[in-house]
Amino acid sequence: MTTIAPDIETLVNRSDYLACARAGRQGTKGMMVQARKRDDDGPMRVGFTCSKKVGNAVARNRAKRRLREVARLVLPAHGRPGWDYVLIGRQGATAERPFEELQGDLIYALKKLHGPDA
RNA sequence: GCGGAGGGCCGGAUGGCCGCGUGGGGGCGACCCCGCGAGGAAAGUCCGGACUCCACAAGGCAACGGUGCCGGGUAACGCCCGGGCAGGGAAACCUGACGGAAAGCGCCACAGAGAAGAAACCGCCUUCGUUUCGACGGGGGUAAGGGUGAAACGGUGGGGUAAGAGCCCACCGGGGGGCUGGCAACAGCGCCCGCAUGGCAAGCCCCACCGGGAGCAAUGCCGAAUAGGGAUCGUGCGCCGGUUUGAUCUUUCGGGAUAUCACGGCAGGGGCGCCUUGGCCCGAACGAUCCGGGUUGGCAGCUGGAGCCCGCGGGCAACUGCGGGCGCAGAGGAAUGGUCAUCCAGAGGGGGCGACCCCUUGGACAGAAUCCGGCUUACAGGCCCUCCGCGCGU
RNA sequence: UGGGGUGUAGCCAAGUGGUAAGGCAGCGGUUUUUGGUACCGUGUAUCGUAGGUUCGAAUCCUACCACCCCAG
Repeated sequence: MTTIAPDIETLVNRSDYLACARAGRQGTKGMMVQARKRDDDGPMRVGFTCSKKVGNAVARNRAKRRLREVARLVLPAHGRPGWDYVLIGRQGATAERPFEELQGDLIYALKKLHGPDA
């Protein structure tokens, strides 16, 4: 699997994705973010996904690559260990939105998901 | 120059910074350095193979599926090349499931008289009878005309006839057989036959040829855990030899025995529809059905292949022989991304007589998943070659 | 990645060469004070798309499109 950054693992199992979907989500213009706080002291984990609605294989892979790049730049500073994050691509926007705004989207979503105690 | 036809190719480029996958090297290590890193369709999964498993091979029969003018190319093909025939186009050229309908069966709705060894509805001709002299009815002849239909049993013209008819003649069409050319499909040229014998085979079918099934999520190895499975049914535990230094038993030591084992042979059982032959497995097992438990790891398969490029030779060509050179993605929920700059095409706007300059915008279809050969489908824009027609100039 | 299947009216669907059944839903009536029920009538189909075979195609053939299912 592709390495995002040191100390960040990638989600592989379907069950982990489903658990995140149940826990909490925050939508933005560029992406949908789901996050879950696990009850252990493991590392930060992150996963990427796109539905077929996004487009053909080229469009889906492109969306996932941009999300991966955003995660690489943002998560080490704004993410927290012991949490799982799932970034979901959106039709059109994930591929077309200016990159800096995409980063802003993720920072905003993380702030919302971590809660007011942060 | 304009319009058209065919074929081939490209499919943004370069560099910086931050990242990703992989191979190699260095370092105790954090890490560092170097190399490589999507396509012409990687796509659809429509054909053909390689490879692996079902243990396998050969032949025949049957079934099922596919292909379908001829010849060649190829590992193979439903692909490609060349040729023939038919259709289209003024031409270059394009298109074609293009074997068989007197082997057989089936179907041809509606309309129509009649739809496949024909058929008199209206007509036409002739004859008999009746007659109100308009015609009506019966018998016979007739497929030229009308009408129906997608299709009506050769066509046109002339002769002929009571009216007609290949009844006769000319031309066209058709069938049969011959000669010549060609490997062949087929073509050309005489001869004979007046010639009833539709259409559909992408209906069944016949003929020729080809084909066993499943698929890299195939398959093999290592490791962990658990189970070291259970139930029911079916078949079946057979025969002969077993040499006497194979084993065992027995003995009067000459030998004897086969209940038993090894071994050998024959039967039996097992697998793909069947059969034959070879061959394999089983023999306390095999097969079938059902129930239950487990599977998230690692490695191999995994990229060097019917490979690509160049030269010479053979061939009209597809393609191929020889020689030389190259090393060209290998992930495993899946690597090629982000950003900036300059240039290259494209679009829009402004300035200038113009070459050109400035600003903005913006990059087709699409992402390897075991690997090859094809087909099909998608594709912004651009480049090159050959050919046809028209126009102009010389 | 590989294998298999299905597309007919708004929905469920029958139809295997000759002008596409049926039911639900809809619409308009009758009955009812009204609604429901019941009864009568009625509309709606590029048969997934494009070619081809045939006189004629939902049906036969070819290519394409969409959707669904199964394999570790």
